[in-house]
Amino acid sequence: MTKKNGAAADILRSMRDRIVRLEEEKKSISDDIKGIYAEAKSQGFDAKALRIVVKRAMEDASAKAKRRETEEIAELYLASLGMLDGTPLGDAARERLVEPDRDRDDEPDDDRAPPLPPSHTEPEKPTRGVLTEEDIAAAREQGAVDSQAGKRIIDNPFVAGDPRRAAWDEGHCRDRGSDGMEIPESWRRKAKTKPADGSSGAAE
Amino acid sequence: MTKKNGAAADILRSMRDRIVRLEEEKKSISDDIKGIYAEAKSQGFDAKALRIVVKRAMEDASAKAKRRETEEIAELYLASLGMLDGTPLGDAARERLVEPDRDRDDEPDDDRAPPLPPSHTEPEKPTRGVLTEEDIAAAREQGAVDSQAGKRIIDNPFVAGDPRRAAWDEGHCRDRGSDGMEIPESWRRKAKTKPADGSSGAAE
Amino acid sequence: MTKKNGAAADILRSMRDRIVRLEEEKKSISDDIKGIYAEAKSQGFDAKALRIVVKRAMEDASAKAKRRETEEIAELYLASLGMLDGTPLGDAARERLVEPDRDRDDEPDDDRAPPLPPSHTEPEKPTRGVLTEEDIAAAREQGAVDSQAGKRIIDNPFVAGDPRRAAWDEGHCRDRGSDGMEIPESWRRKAKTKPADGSSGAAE
Amino acid sequence: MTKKNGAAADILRSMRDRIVRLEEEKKSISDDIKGIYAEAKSQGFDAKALRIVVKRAMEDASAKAKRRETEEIAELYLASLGMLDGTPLGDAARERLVEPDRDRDDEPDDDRAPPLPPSHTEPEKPTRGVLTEEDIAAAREQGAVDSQAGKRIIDNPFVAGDPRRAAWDEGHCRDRGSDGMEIPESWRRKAKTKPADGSSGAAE
DNA sequence: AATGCTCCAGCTGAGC
DNA sequence: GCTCAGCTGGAGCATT
Repeated sequence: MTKKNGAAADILRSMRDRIVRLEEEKKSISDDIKGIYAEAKSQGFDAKALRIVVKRAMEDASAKAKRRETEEIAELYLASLGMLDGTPLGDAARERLVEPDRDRDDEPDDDRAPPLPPSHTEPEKPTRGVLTEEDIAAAREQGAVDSQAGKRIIDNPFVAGDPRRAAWDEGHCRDRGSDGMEIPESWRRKAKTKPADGSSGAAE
Repeated sequence: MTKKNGAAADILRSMRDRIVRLEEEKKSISDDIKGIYAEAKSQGFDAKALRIVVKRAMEDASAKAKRRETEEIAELYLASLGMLDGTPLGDAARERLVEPDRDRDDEPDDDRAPPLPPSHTEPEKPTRGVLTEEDIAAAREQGAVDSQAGKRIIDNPFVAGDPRRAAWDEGHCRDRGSDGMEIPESWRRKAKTKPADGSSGAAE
Repeated sequence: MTKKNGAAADILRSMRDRIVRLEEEKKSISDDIKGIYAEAKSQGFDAKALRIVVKRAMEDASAKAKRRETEEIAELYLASLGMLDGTPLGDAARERLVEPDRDRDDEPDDDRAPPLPPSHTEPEKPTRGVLTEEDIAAAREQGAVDSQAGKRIIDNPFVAGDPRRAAWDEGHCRDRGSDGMEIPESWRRKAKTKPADGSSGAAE
Repeated sequence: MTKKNGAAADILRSMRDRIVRLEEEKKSISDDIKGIYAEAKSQGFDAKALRIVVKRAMEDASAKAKRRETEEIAELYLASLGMLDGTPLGDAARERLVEPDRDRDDEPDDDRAPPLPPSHTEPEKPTRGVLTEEDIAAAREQGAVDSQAGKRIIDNPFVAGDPRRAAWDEGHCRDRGSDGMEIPESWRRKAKTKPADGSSGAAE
């Protein structure tokens, strides 16, 4: 007798039960995942770092591109505000700053200081451990000076691992950041959704 | 010398500092709020319940109406699935179920049992403590029978506090729930954004 | 040649892949669930209400008890602050307020007005539609007066559906709320985690 | 008359009102912050990147150290799994990998290939644009070979901006990653909360 | 072990 | 129609 009742209630009951069932399966899987993280942790892996790895592994191409772009812009902002604190710009961020300059190369650059010869841009030897705060500050100023001299961000003379590398980056970015002009193109997010022309494949 | 640099960087710095400042103020306020909850707890109040009170106090009229509507529909669903477990329908949910019935009154109800005289609908005395499971089940069946007899949900004969009240509600809702028909109007959300006709003002 | 490398990297890879696999399964299930909600919505059910139903269905006994307790206390708080706005107390909340009174009954209640005979507590007829704001306010005052006269919250003379019912509740709770005393027991969360003695079965 | 009621209710009301007031202030501040982000966006800044900047600016020293450590370890994991996809290791991650090697230098390294002379480690010229996938793969193999030859991660011969730089890192990290040994120290989180002495790492 | 806080992702509602 | 910001809910982490 209790079963003669409404079709709507039966549908509702069916939906409820299906969802509950699926939620339970989901919870079971979540527990499995949690167990793997626990196992990793017990073996000495860093669970939080592993989470980052997993997240990266699950990113599709567009999500990856979007994340990278945000990170690059953030690096530029941090550099221009002197907040890199020791972490030099990543390569991708350097690329961002260089690419617009390429466009500039296509135009007559009469009104700009000609790029200095990269001769003395050879990497300086990493004089590890003996660097003072003054050295760091000097590198920062050097970055600003080099920027005004037309040096590009990729001309950073300090090799990876040298603390002066980040400082030079900071000085360079601080000098850029639009000298009275508009916000630099490199500070902006690229065109919304278009990968532009076919040559973008190389950039990826 | 460091200050001649870009306008963009200066704007950025200003924004960063303004936001940081505001975030700090916000954090300070959050801490104050947290402190009040802690104080309440230490005095014996239930912090979680207090949170509900605060949330209600901050609801505007439309948010309140929306929440109430959702709760009512959820109650109807729960009742029709026999999941009320002891909590009878709220008044608003009863109202929902009664209003469509009014429309029904406008139509000829020849094919339905005439509404039984409400004589024996007088509240039964709450025989507290001596109710057995059989009594509860009987009340549930009674609700279904009364529903078929044309009784309305507001004709629940059991007074508040009587465990049979919820059971009768369940029986009634279980019998309804569209006997082969469509989903009842009372199970649906009212017109999305329109308050419908002017009479809705009274409901508010 | 690429496979001779570290055991640690292999373990890491394995963990990453297992997690990614499980996350994908989880996402698949989440999508299924989402689909059911969408289906429900398209059939006219209220998805948000259905979510509540599902949540209730997945609650275990202790979670349910905890939720109910919080809701009850919140109702009491709302009532005592005059925020019930039309929603009368639920039965469970009434129970909360009555039980402590039972303890009181064990004690001599000389210093309190004796419970008035429930004779005139018979449910008043629900005079629907003709109630004015004055009637509501009168019911509120009546609740306060009845409270002082020793009436219990379950003696609310207004039947479900009567707007005065909530008002009477408010008046009653407003009068209670510890007249200079400590916070009432009914306002507190019951014993933390222990279901205490066997009598808890009744509460369930 | 309404004011004679319970002290508890008054306290509750006071708390409710204080919290509501503070919540409103908080909301006001949140709106201000939101406005700044909107302003930034309208001026061409990337709001999401700005959020990162703000977050960094609000980090205290310990939070910063913790974040950096997690990022470094994640980079090592990514490198060892070949997931760097174009982003070379950051300097800090290189440092992590070098420091343990220093310990190794303290030990007799008879069973290891003697460090090749760094002569041919001079930065290769960034032959931009003409690199093929084969070149990248070759750099990756080179990294593995160099690793076995005793080269350190900081001996990466490719300059910043060279796509082969990341590949070499990957090859190097892939070769490391514990050749049958335990998880390398550099893969682990340093001592939890105590900077303490070096022995604490073993306890974890 | 249980609790509370904080963070993040996923969902919902607007808006172009 | 799709995107995007806001928000709520859940999950992880630290703490007691």
